[in-house]
Amino acid sequence: MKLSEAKQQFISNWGAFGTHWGINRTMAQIHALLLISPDPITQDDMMEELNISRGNVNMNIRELINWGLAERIILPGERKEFFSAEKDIWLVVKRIVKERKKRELDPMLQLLDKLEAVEGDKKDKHVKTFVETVGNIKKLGKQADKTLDTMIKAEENWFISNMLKIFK
Amino acid sequence: MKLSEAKQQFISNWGAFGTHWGINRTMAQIHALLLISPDPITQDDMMEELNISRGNVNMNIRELINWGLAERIILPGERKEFFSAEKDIWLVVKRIVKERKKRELDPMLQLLDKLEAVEGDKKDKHVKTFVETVGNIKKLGKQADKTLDTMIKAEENWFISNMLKIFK
DNA sequence: ACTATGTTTCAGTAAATATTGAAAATTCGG
DNA sequence: CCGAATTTTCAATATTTACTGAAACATAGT
Repeated sequence: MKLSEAKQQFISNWGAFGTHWGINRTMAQIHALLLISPDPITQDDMMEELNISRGNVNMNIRELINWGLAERIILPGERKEFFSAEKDIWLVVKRIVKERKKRELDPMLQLLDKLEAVEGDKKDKHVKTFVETVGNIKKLGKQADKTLDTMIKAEENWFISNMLKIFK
Repeated sequence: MKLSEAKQQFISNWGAFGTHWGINRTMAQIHALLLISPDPITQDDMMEELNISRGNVNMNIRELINWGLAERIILPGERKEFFSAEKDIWLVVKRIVKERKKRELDPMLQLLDKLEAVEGDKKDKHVKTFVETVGNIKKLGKQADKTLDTMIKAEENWFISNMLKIFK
């Protein structure tokens, strides 16, 4: 396979992959493009490679920066801005996990805390099932929360060697 | 908080949560409703509780069954079909992980294998960066794959005690 | 402080996704 | 095997989400 074709496939699949993970297609495609670009590139480069508008590039690159997955680079003597992505995949994963935990898991756990305190007769099976369900989800959620927290702080080697230890 | 209000909040938030995870809002809401229902319920119950159409209920309940998260229950002497959800949250998580791994991670790893074999001079920095990036993603992906496989087979107690061991 | 170059914003539009509702299909009891 | 009850399908529609393009804004060089 030629590089140009491989690039196309990588970008397009990374985009589709992203959509399953709450990241929009274009944002994921820009990210893919940055990942495989040896040097920083401009917004115009992205427009051309991905056939998308200037506004679209601009909005999505901003979002990538918010997520900590890309950075703006000013090259001396260059008028245009350049962009590059974090290439260390482990770091990328950690940043995504951190961001999504903050946006999704943490608020959910807060809500569950509130809901568990529902008033009513615990003998009533509707109340009982509700409280049990919420409690069980919370228990697992809390565990996931701790696990992710530690993972976010972890070194890659540390992570892999520990996982191998358990999951032989 | 009253049970009715708590139910509403749980359902609505579980729905919003689902949308971040590639599950559509209604499917997640039906799932939430089933989770907190002590006894199996009918499609009509769902239509009423969630204010959605018969067709919508039907399509989404089918999808839940595909995912292994709900089951159809025939009660003797009842004309209508009833439905209930798996209440063991750990099992629910494992089923979701299994399904998404099959749908997303496995195909991605297959693709990366193909892409890593791109032809071209490895001295060319474009080729070099591409191969390295793909290789790094593959490496982490393979590790995740193994980890998830083991998790899918794991007992909850086994999982939690192991996690606690590592992530004190 | 003017102008050319580059960036950002956002209202309007397009595309993708989810939902409805009614017709068709299926199932069950008699 | 008939008819009522129930479930399923799917074309039409509504809703949500993403994208465009042009105008407004910013910046740097002279």
